[in-house]
Amino acid sequence: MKYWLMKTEPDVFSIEDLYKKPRKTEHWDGVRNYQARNMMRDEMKKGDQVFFYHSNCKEPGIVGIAEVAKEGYPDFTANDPKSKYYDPKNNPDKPRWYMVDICFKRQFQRTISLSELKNYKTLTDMRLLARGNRLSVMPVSKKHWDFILKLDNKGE
DNA sequence: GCCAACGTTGGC
DNA sequence: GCCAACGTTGGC
Repeated sequence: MKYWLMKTEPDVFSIEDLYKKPRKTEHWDGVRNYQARNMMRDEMKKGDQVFFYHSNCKEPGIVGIAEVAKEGYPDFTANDPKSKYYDPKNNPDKPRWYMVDICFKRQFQRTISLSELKNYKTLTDMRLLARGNRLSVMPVSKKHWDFILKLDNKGE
């Protein structure tokens, strides 16, 4: 089993929104970056665990855990001219963009903020903290995953 | 709202 | 294939 981190802007789609979905599950549409696409299409497997990260907001940070509920399949919003994720260059017969389904597992007691994460030596090599990082889907090592889980349990 | 960092596009 | 211009991300 692998571990991941997925970013989302809470104004657009928050962890509360995921919780409210039928079966607490939603498809992760709108990723238009090839690196992130490749991970969703090729590497994310059912049952993989996902840190749910809120970005571009008052307190950016990890807010909870979700699970991969469905493995990579074509992102249909790329074919929909009405969607803001519409990609006119996408050929529906040869889909360019992929997504996975994500299922809510739990919300943390608190937001484990980006600024807090930066304080821990264990996490200095975390992808999320790399300079200029802009990937919206990224792998998380087991070491980092376990460390961050303990932060939540401590509830600092 | 600013701006650094980065990805993509397109001319050559 | 290079690289300048442009658009987007995302922290602050």
